[in-house]
Amino acid sequence: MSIKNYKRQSVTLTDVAEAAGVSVVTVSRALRTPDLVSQAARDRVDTAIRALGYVPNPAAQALASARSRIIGVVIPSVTNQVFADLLRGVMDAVEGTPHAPQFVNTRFHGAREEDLLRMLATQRPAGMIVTGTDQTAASRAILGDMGCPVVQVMETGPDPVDMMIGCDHVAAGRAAVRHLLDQGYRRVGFLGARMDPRAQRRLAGYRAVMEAAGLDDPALVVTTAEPSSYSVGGRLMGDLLSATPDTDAVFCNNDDVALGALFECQRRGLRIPSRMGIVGFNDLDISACSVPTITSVRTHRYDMGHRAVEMIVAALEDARPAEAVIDLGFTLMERQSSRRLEGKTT
Amino acid sequence: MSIKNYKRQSVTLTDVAEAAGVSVVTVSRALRTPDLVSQAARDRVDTAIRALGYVPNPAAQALASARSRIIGVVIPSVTNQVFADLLRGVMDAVEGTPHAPQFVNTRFHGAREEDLLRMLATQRPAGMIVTGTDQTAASRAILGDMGCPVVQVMETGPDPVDMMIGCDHVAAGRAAVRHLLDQGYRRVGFLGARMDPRAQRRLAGYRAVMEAAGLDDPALVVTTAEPSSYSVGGRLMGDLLSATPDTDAVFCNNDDVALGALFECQRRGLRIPSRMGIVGFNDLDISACSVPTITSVRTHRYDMGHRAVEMIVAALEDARPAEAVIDLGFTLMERQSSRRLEGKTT
DNA sequence: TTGTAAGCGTTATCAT
DNA sequence: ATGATAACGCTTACAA
Repeated sequence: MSIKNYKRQSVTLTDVAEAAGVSVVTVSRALRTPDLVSQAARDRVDTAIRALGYVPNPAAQALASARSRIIGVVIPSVTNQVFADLLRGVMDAVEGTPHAPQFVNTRFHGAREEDLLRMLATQRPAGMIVTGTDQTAASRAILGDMGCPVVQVMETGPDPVDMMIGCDHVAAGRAAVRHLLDQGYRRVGFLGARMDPRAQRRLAGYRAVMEAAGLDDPALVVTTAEPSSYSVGGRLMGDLLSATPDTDAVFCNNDDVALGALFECQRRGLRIPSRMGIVGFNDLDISACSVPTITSVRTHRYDMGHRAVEMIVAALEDARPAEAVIDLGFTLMERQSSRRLEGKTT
Repeated sequence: MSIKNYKRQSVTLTDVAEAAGVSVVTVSRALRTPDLVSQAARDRVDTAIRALGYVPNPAAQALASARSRIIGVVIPSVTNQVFADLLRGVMDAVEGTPHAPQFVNTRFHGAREEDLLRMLATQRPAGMIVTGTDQTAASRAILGDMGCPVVQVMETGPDPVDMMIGCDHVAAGRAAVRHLLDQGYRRVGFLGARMDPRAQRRLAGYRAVMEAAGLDDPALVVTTAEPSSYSVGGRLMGDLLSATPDTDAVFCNNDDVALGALFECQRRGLRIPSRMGIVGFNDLDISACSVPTITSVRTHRYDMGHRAVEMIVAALEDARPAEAVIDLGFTLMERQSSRRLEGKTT
């Protein structure tokens, strides 16, 4: 089998037109704007298409129309479960549409994001989904020039490029920390890995509440730029306990870090939640199953991906959502790891 | 901004040709077969390309050459960490190549796989990566007709469509169970969710070893068709303990199930590994961090994705790997959850 | 409602 | 080594 010379398309519009006894334009129209074609013609075209097994050639469509059916999806990481959920939402949502997602990975690197956007721009995508709200000016410009619907996902904020769907990470951080204070914890630490813009905002929420309560103390905050993982979570917990032994609870950047911190506490024989309260973020499956279960902030990543696609499809049909910015909110899932007032322990 | 009429390409081959004072063909050749172009012409073309900021139009390339730069990647699930690792390998590997992966999700459904393959075929992909070795005859036929390199990933087996990279799941199952027997466990159960073809083969490995040891007992095997998850793992463990209370160890389908089983044992106060030994499969990060750490079988999913792309790229350059089938092997990672002989417990 | 004709930007064929 | 020319399969004016 030679790879260079592949047989060309077997059945083309022309073949269908011939079989249906109409011109190619009519076939094309029957496919994309059936309203402009008579019922009779439409039927004959449909019959011919089915009989011949015609399938459109996407490259030809893209070339002629200067529009592909690709939806570009720009995420900072593929390692992370959080982005996996987003991708799943996107993949499920494109089903039944003519669109296909194309995923690219910035690795949290702004310049790389610009390059990837430029690359995607050459494909004239039908729509774009990008993570977060902190694009560089250049990236925003490229997105604006793409001439397609753009949805920023994962968080909400002012000044959308086009549309936006996510949640308020500052508010989520505040809610998590307030919960810990409500449970009677006072020396509440913050454990953070990666510290991307959304993590920074959750930290800001933490700080706001701690300051308002007069409980803030820089020695309670331990972060690292490393990617988050269970092992990093354990190490951060250890570091915090060394630096600030009287810490009585932690709000963790995400559930990976929280679970790692939990394991570290178990290794050290610190009882949870009596000696140490733990709250995570994202509400991964595991947080509801671990022993003890972990309090976390549930976000709606799958829905963000799913609805972002829907927003793009709607916009392409001139039916943009009423609101350009959609806040999907979050839910604090109170579980054993922070429920001190009821006195449960491991 | 109108979405329907988007500006056409600003800089085309023709523009470059004009600027360089050569014909379009020469520019095209300078780009794809530089050896056939004089040094002088090449330099002028390069200069012009840089000056104008020319970027090729993928749709035009695909239409004219009947070949896109897409690599189709067919996986059965996106929920699973295992496939996330594969995707990561693929995404990293295409970097620096002109290729872009297009991921589709069969949801473990053979007919759906056929449809997706037909859809991908219309794009004339540069290469195909498909999961597993159990394609339907129709799927195999479509793949064979695509006229591009095809790599089956995740497992090895006879009769590749074209190329293959993975590991031997029967052997992996045998190794896991032998380890448990070596550690003195005798009533070794099998916990399995989803039970896709690869899980079936691991179960076959389990059975082979148990039968050879004269220890097989159908009451030790508990499986479900549900997708695997921590909670399902917990339930399966509970079911097995109800049915066969003297079970003293379990080989789990994968690490999700293993961790769920571990949590269930903790809830029931069963000491690990003394009362219950646990071995998982896949060696997810968490298995090295949990308390206790979980023995697992490490596979090389990232590498499979990465190398599958490399195999395709090589094949496209007429440099196929010497072996069509590559076995990446596996490694038993012995950890606390099954190390009974040294007497460690949680 | 339907058709004609002219691209879209590139690669392939065949000369030179 | 280079170029003229014809595809590639489809869409989009514009005309009828």
